[in-house]
Amino acid sequence: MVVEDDANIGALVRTYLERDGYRALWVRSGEAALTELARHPVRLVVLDIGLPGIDGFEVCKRIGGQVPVVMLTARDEVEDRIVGLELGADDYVSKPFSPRELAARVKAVLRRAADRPASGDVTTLGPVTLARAAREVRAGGREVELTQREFDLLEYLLRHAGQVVTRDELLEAVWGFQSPGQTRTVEVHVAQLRKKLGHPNLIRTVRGLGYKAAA
Amino acid sequence: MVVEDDANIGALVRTYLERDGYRALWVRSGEAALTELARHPVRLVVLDIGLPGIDGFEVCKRIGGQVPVVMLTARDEVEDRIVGLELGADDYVSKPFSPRELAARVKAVLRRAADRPASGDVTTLGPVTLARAAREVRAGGREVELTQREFDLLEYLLRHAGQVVTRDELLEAVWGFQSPGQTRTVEVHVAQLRKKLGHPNLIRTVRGLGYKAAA
DNA sequence: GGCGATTGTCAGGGGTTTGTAAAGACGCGT
DNA sequence: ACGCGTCTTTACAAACCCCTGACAATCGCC
Repeated sequence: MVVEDDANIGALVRTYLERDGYRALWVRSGEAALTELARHPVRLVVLDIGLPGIDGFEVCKRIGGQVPVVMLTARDEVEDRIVGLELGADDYVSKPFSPRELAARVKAVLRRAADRPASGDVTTLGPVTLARAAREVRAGGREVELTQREFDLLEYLLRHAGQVVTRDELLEAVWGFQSPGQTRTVEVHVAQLRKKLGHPNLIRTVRGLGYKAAA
Repeated sequence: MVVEDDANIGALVRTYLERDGYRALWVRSGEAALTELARHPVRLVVLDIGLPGIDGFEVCKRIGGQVPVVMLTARDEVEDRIVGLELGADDYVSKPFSPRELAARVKAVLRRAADRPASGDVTTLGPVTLARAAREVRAGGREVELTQREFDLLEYLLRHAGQVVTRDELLEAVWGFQSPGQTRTVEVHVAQLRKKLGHPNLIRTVRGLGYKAAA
């Protein structure tokens, strides 16, 4: 994925990456990057720092090391580089840059990434990342402690991200209930999740139906 | 051990190594490096060349291949690299570098070093090191005496570090039980391990499921 | 704006899960 | 058979989570 607001540079980078046999998805804003990341399996992000709205640093932070990042910046300042690397970037290219150098670095980072232990079954939606095997959840980069019910509930919601999920469906899937008994349990747990994740908008209530997870 | 006079870089490197589960000792001069090497058991040295006083080359020479060395230099000169490798360095990273690349190289060098005759297969997680062949465990530098069950249990947990391991899984893998019988054996042994290792947080309990080893 | 239905919020009791200490069971070598 | 160390069981205490039920807030609709 290439995140770059300048059309010339974006197209150039995409062209060169595709010439090397990669499939490149080009988005023009940080918001779009986060949305598409949740939607598509992305192996690497080429990330411009100077973006309108959510800037590259913020995007990098939200990615939280889940996907390798190659930073791209107009300035050749050490400060930027250090901040970027601290936020989890894997490599760094200063504008003006040679597209071939960029392609080479992308290749190198992907090769290195292949050595890393496979990051098991991980689901990401917006700022939230859920790792099943480790039973860990991070929101906006920081780890969040969830109880069993909370975790199962979040997993179900993320698995059906973008779709409306009814209370009865949740009761059956997460709680194992058969009868759609009258209980406020679901609401209580959803509220708890919203509070712990710190992004209340992530789980939206669809009045009269249930809930929907969306970035 | 990280030998680096620049505070920013030193802290950065240490942070990334610790994130990978290593314990990092950071010293700022060649003299300190040699002193500390004699005092602590060090598995690997990340060594800056440009040091005041005794420089990196000299330190490398004094180490004499006893401990693996990853060189770190501001310059990207072939000359330095050759000299460094001739002096016994195992790998080489040029500044500016990605800390994650450095961490990856450290890991690779340690893996290679593990293949060398002297050391058996060793697993490390945070402050704890487990040597299978020798059946030895050290925590925070000092050796810990474990019984058979305790050792097997710890080995299984470390082998699955970062993942949640259920009680039944442990009963089957470590005890050879088939039936998920009602027994508090696992808890008792986990408690014993926690006490002996002295780092209660290393084995975390995941309520309703089991345990997870994490640094 | 007002009304009814739906959803959010809060705090506490109850029940389950886990920690811990101590005693019993077992195996092993002498 | 005895002593010793290890493993397992038992019993109890502590921690924790989950649900409940009442009440407040909000929404949709008229």
